[in-house]
Amino acid sequence: MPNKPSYYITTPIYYPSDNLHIGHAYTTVAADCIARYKRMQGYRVFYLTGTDEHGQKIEKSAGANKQAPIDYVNKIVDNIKALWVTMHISNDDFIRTTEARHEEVVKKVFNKIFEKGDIYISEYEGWYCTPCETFFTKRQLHEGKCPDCGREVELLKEESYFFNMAKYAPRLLEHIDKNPDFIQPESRRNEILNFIKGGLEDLCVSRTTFSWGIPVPFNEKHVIYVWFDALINYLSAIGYGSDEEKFEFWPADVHLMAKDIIRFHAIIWPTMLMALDLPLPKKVCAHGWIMLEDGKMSKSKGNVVDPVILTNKYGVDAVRYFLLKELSFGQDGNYSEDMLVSRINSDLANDLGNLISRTVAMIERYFQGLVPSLGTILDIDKELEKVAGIAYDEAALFLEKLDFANYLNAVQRLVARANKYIDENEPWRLAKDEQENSRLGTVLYYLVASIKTAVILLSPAMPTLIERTNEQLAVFASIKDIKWEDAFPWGSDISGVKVKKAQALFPRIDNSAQETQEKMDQQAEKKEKQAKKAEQQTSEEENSYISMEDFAKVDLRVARVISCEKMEKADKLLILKVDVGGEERTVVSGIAKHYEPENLVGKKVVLVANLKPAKLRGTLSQGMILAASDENELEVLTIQSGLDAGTRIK
RNA sequence: CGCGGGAUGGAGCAGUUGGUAGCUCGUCGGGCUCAUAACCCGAAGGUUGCCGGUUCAAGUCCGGCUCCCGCAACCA
Repeated sequence: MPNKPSYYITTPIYYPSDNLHIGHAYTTVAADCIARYKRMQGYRVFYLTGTDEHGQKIEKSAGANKQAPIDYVNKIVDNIKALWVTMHISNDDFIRTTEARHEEVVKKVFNKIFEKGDIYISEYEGWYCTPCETFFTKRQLHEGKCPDCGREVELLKEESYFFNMAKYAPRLLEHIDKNPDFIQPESRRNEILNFIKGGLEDLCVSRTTFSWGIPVPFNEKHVIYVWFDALINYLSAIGYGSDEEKFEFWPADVHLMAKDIIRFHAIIWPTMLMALDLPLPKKVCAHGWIMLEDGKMSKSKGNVVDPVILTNKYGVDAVRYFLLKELSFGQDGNYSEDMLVSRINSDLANDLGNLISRTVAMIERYFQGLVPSLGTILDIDKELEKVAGIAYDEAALFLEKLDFANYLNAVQRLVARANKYIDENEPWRLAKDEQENSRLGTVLYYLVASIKTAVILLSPAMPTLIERTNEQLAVFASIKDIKWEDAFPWGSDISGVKVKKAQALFPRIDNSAQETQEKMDQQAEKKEKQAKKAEQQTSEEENSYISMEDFAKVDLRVARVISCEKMEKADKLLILKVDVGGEERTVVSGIAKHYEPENLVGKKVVLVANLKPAKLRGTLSQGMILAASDENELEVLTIQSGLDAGTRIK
């Protein structure tokens, strides 16, 4: 076996505090497309993804669910793995930072850098909020108070380990300077350069305020900082320090990610590698975000797009195609279901799907379902072949640059040219003339050849396309191990291949049908959610009840709004003064988006009177006003009758 | 002056080292009938957010301004 060149590509390891959304799917699909392409090119590919499972956030979420962190995380990781299966992600490994193989390497790395002297123990100085058990930097504070609870903070010193990152800054700068492709796209590169030039500080790489993490090997009081832990996955997955043969994949060819975590990958990670005396990854590439019509996707907005639902509805190939085609890779891009539908209809249904459909239909009708043989080749045929060759070259060129939109565009031009070729040759006219039979055969042969090329070139983006095409147009003797160079030049004889018309490859999505479909899906979704909720409730039944005593702890009162004004420099907050039966209270409420201040004055609202006071952007809020809300609407509970302010509610 | 991104025909976007604007969708007109009401041809439509500068020449470089958006902070 000849020594095949290796190719190592990674996605970030995702944080399993919740199920993943379409943005994660985007990164993973993009990396998958490259991985598949490189395999077709004959590379020995290692495609890695996984999960980053430590940290305070996970510990807290798990605690809130009354679960051990590992149990909490296991469930979500299962969902993530299932998602990658439905999206046909071809990862070669899936690493979890809670696995022993990873923990060992992290400890080894920590030790090694420590022994080298680049990790040292010192004192971390910061403002500590005791109730919140959290350190803050001076910048994070709000008017000198805790940004979380508004209480006083104290300047505390805590023993911590630091990584001597600043030491490597000059070397890193030089490396970025000499390797223009190291950080991509260029706008990110400039951002990173500026950031480093602004000065790097040593990085605090251990924590003592929580325990869900990998302990510092020689000091169990400390837990290793999550990012330090997480980044090492790129080494631990390929057997750093244990499997020399596998470790030959290092250095990674590409670390792919969304733009928000570029700093970790372009600054912290390279300096860690320098400390380990390992070569740096060849490329660190950040793509943009997927924006929705109403802004960035977020859980609190309730507008998260679930890739599972989309894939079930439109098919893996279509969804993957859309993601790669519609978004300009380095830039943020928009998403809406309408955009997805129109992309599928125009590119996949009208052009590609229909091209295959009309070709197959003609072969069935004119040649009894067998691809005819070649006759005399005319200039117009050669031109089509030339276009196929261009598509072949350009597709590879753009894929190398991670320019997915232009890659797919290049193939689309071949598909369009083939459709035009049909019109130019008018096979239906040729079919009426015995004499033209050979010519007709040539035209159809060329169409099949073009389709074969297009389908191969598209297969990294659309992993089930070859198989599905082959059901109608059996041009692939085996659908396994198709090579990139099988696409072009046109060599292998395809005449005599059987053809069988079947269901449309990419059915057109008709709007009215789609709407009804959507409604049905939404209903199904709702039912599913309800079922899930019910299930959860039964499983957590014992924990989910509170006693009457517990409820009585909540002191609910009728409160009359005396005055109300918007808080300055805060778009969501209103400051209300309320009368609670003789006592006046100030309450800050996040309802500014839904209520004009003057409309609330005089209203009687429901106040949680014994809630722990908290400072919000500097103003002390003594209580909470009850309101019902979903993503769109919010209504404050009011008392209509003549009941007095201060009346107890129970 | 917290950090960053953007402003290009109706919509969504491209525009490499500066040389009188491209793509997809949509619209309008025509053609064809093999096909998934698809396909093919043609047309209309932009003073490239505003102002100034550099230059023989700027969407592309420089300075200023306006407006959007994301992050951060605030939903007790």
